[in-house]
Amino acid sequence: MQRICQNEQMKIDLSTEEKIKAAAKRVFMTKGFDGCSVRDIAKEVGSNVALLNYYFRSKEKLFELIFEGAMSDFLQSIIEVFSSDLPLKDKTSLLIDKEFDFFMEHPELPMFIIQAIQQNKNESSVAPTFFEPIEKTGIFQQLKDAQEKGEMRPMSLRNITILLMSNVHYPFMSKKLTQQFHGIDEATLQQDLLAHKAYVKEMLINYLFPQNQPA
Amino acid sequence: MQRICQNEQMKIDLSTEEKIKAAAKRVFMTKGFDGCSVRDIAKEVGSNVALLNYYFRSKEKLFELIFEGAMSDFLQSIIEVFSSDLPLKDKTSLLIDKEFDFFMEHPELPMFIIQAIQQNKNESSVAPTFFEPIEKTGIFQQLKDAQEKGEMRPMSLRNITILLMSNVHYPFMSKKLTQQFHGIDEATLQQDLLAHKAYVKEMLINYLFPQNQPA
DNA sequence: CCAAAATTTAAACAAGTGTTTAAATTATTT
DNA sequence: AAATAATTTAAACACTTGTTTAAATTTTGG
Repeated sequence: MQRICQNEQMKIDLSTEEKIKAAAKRVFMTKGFDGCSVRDIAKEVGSNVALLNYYFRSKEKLFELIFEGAMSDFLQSIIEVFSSDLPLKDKTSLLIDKEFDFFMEHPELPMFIIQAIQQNKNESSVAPTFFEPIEKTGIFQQLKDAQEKGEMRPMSLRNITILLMSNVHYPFMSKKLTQQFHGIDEATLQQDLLAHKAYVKEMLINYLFPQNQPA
Repeated sequence: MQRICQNEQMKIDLSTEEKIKAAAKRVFMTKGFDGCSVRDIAKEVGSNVALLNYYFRSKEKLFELIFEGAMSDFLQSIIEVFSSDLPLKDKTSLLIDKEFDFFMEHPELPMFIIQAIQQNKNESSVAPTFFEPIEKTGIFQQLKDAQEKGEMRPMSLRNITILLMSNVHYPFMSKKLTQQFHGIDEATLQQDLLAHKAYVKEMLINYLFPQNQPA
């Protein structure tokens, strides 16, 4: 009979479980949930299909695990910035920098997240697990204060979020589109992305934190 | 024996073929190529699976047709703006407006296009079919002129494209993410999108066409 | 109206899907 | 070393996949 490993104090070598997770992450990220079979993942591990279900019960459960891990990693990089002791303007600038660097390393992540949510592959709503930790950093209060002091443009949190995510997430989601459209190679695109980061930082900071108000 | 309909002067009722295309478009747009089966589409038509292959030979061929149609529709809305007789600044503003209105009607399109290209479901490169018609509008020359005259910020065409597409395409791709994240309904999101359009227009125009150069 | 063509259908095809079973192998414990 | 538990495997499960076949139906043209 199978027993699901509940990583307690078992002295088992975890490398197999971790190897599957790593392989699944690679395959899910590049091909998507629908675009791959459990046999694709098994082949990537160099092992059997039954082994996947032995450790993770089902393709869906495995996917959820990968998804939550990815979201958690991403959330972590945001929290770090928000928790820092900086004025909002600097935090915004730093956030753009950090998110960009993060996605430079994990360019498939924005697409992966959106696709997963689109297909409701996330069991519960993402709101609580995502919103609360950010709330706790006090960033929302800092934002409200900055807007009341007139330092920041009076936009809704939602519109600020859309604006930021558009400029930081989309360029990585459209990598192949951009390459095909302009007929450029990976290296050239990489340079374009770096240039985009600089442009976006300047543009967004200037727009969100206008220096000279029209009297 | 089957004969593929080559819509010549045949007096056949095209409604069946068109009904399949419409159903396929609906299903492909919402579920993606991998996310649906030919039986899903057949059910949407209210007919048989064999009928799909009778008219379109294969799922892939049908998809390519839908994809090219979607790209063509989208391209058309861009060409219209670029062909108009306006200064670049006004064209840019109009482009944002028109694209936004277009995506308000077809919010699944940006995601559909990116996914299709990501999976290389497009036979040939999109570059020729997409780039050339735009080139012919003279927009690239107009852009070059505006930059040389100092009216427009000296950015590469690629970076301008990324900037525009980020702010116009992404909000529609992330609709469900935004809704889940902020816990809002469709109507509220719709209002946010309209607000976003106004913000983006102001921000991008100000950034791309700076009025007072720093001396 | 009737033969020929075009359209639509049900049924079957082989291959692929996620999952399970039970046996084989390896590791652990006494 | 023997017994027990954990891991890995090959094979099969029932079901879905895209596609094809051949028969049925409808439409068309003489």
